[in-house]
Amino acid sequence: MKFTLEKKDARSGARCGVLETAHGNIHTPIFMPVGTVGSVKGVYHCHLKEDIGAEIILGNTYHLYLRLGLDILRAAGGLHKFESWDRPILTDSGGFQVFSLSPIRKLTPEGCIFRSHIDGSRHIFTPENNVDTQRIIGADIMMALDECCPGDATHDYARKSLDLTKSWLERYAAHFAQTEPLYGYEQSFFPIIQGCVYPDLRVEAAEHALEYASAGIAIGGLAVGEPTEKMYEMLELLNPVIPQDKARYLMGVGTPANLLEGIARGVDMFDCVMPTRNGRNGMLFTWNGIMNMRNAKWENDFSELDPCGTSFVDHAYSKAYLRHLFIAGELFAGMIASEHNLAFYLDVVRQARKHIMEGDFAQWKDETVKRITARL
RNA sequence: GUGCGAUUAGUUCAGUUGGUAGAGCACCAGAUUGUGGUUCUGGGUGUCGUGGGUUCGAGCCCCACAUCGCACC
Repeated sequence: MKFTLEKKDARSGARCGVLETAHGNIHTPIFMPVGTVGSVKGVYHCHLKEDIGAEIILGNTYHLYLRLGLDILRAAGGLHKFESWDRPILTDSGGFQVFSLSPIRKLTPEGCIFRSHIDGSRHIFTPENNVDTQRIIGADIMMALDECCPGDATHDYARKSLDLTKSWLERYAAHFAQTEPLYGYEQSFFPIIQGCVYPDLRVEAAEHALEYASAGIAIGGLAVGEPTEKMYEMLELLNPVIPQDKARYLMGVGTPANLLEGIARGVDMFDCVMPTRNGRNGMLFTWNGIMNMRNAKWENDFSELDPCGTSFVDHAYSKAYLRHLFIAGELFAGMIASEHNLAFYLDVVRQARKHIMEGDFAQWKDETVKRITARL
């Protein structure tokens, strides 16, 4: 796997690049739709490719391990074949899910002991078995096992948490080097920079993680309760620390405005449940602002969903129709909203790429952030 | 026709010894950041079937009427 920087913006940290994988090239900056359990909820794979323009999607180790199981994944020949997706897949390690979902968890030097949120059964993720599991899934990009430190943690807690993440990373990298891909194509892994909102810890974490980074590196533990300004500060701090030849992945972020601000601070890759989860609950992101489709004001608005939208749903259906579907509790509502939001997110990063290439990204970004954060 | 029961928010219902009304759902808003097809927060939207009566005061007690349900002729 190889990352090539194509262009760097003169007035901001924004960059364009190409990440070459066994399942095709990824043009950065990029947004990666989240497909936790082997599907981007409510969206056909052919729509992801042709209508939305997704170049890579996510899977989740925690959910696939608990819900599907390793035997079936292995028998299926890996996640690509199982879910019929021939472009790249990135899998999260499950460290975040243990932090956000498991009712009981215990972090030990050995690994992370947790109970399933589904049936309460006990499990352990170690760096070693986490590598093995992501090998079985067959992700193009595997994520290191880390502890996602809460945004409001004390320096003392963050210090200890980082030490654990660092030791897990060392073992993860060692085991990765000793194992082979199972399905005949290259897999790569990204280490994760933690350190909460503390500059000294973030820099230390970055320097340590860089020792294990090949094509790319991830920034984790942000957008987990800390103020957005703190997140931007951390990105500004890390931007000069990470070499230009590494792809930078900001995990779990965010709103369309977060994407543009992240790109301006040197981030190349994003993923977030927001376009799909919030979409399923009626929120639409557009170039003209944010709409809550459940609002009564759309009841008699028969104009097309989004005049500026790139998806077919934007022109096939009206605002009043989508509101009706949401109020009626129709599955189709979530499908249309997810399709629209993902198409918009991918359009945002495509437009960002275009403006970086053309050299006017910084100005365009400032104007655009104002526009897309309006409430309609 | 007679007897009994019911009638309170959009809906299903609660409402104490009489002190001008509450809950669930729905509805109206807001939140949601490495997805549990969610979850959380806020908002009561009312001619208490109608008309009289008793009372300082009636959703509640009394009378009549209306409508619905059940039972019996």
